[in-house]
Amino acid sequence: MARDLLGCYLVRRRGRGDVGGRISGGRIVEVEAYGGPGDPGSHADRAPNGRASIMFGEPGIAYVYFTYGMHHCMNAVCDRVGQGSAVLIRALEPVWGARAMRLGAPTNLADHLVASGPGRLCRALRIDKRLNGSDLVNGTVRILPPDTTERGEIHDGIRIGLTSDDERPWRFWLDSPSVSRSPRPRSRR
DNA sequence: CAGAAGATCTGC
DNA sequence: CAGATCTTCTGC
Repeated sequence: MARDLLGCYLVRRRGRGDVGGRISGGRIVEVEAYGGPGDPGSHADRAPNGRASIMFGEPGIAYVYFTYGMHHCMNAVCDRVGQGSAVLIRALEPVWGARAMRLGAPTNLADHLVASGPGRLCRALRIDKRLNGSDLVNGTVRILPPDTTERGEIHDGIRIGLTSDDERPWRFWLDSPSVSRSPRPRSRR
């Protein structure tokens, strides 16, 4: 499912809504898969309570959480009810609304990096906890299918930023300048 | 109920 | 490399 999301589009409808409304967003070029119980890196590793309960619910729903006191991250719930699995959307290649997505970003940040990384992506699309539980098929923020089956090569590697040592290669990305940076050297602790 | 850690990003 | 900054979870 994570692989299938590469090449799809993530867009936000803005302005007054319906016809003629503007959108911002872009092409999904980097994702990470998170499993249910048994995946130590996942919020859903524990019982289906608390914030991660969304992950155990209906697929196609957004799981948005706040972290490090600074950033939001957005996932798409991707498995059947009860499984507790989601895909973190980590980076977009900007396609629509470049100016809108720049608002609030550092002025010296290159255009192709405004949605590069899960925190930047949420800032660019103004995604916060109000969108937690929202519908990614018909909601304000939604995922659209790719316009071609040709996505190019899909790369994979270990997930970024986890504090648990976990080697499963569940980070996936396409060749794009908007893919977020390589993993930091694991800090010695 | 207090304390710590966290699926991050930025600027020094 | 440390600081920002707050929600969630854990342990007592």
